Amino acid sequence: MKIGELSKQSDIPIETLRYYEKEGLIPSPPRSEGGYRDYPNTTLSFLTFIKSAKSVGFTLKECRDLLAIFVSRDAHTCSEVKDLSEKKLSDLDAQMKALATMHKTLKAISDACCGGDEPAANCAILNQLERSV
Amino acid sequence: MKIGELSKQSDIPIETLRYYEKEGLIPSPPRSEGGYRDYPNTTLSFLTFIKSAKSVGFTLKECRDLLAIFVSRDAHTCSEVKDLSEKKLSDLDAQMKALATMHKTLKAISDACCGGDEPAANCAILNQLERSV
DNA sequence: CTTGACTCTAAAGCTAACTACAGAGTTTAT
DNA sequence: ATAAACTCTGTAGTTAGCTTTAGAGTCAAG
Repeated sequence: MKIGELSKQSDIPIETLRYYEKEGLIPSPPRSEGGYRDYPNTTLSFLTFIKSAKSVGFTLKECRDLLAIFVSRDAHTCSEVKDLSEKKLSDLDAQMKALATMHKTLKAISDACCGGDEPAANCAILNQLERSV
Repeated sequence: MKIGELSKQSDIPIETLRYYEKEGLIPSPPRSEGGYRDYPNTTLSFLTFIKSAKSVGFTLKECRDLLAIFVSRDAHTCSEVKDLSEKKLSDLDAQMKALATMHKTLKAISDACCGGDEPAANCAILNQLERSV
């Protein structure tokens, strides 16, 4: 399968596919006479894997690590995989907490502002930001 | 006040202060004979303002816009300020929702894995990522 | 045979928010 | 007077994950 076809089937831009190869996420495929990449079908699975992993918050580097485990599953353990999962779950949790704190703080500040058409000379939001929040 | 002193009082690195100036967040201060920046006290308030705004999720560009309103408060309205606030609140909300979705999905996948020392040949996490999640 | 579609590589550009560096000049302390 | 500390400018590097560009080569259809 040539790169254009793989791009269509995976719904990933051609440039991104070459980038993934350069970054070691997908293996370098064999080349045709003319030097064109000729992908095996397995690459499509790898791309699905990457998209899934990305969609639950793994970075590309983490995808690469997970994929490395995936391709030699027998040499790795469930606990290894689950550890990575749980680490990511706690990352996500921390990010959510940080956002929730920001939201709560900003909501309190925002609620104190009338939001009307009067000049912002005494705007509660500006007043609050001027102090430390 | 020279830049080193401002840096200490604001707890912002010197390089960052020069960067903020270049980005138009803080006004260019007058210079001394020798060409050193000589900051007025108001700059410290601006920096507090920026730190507050950053801490509730505003980007530097947004901080710059807010600060522009702040310095000419009389020419702006509360509704302008509140609109920016509420826009940011909904941004934060969207980000939290996205993270929550990722977390929920990953949690479900992760929980299906035994996490034991057996080989990952049939690891539920890997199996699930291989399909679309 | 030639036109158009496809692919190749290497390098640079993009966003965000800094951070680091080189080389020169200024100020302060002893 | 001189060494140490401070500041200056301009440029480049950092992270993440791509995207764009330039210029050249390959392939398929009419």
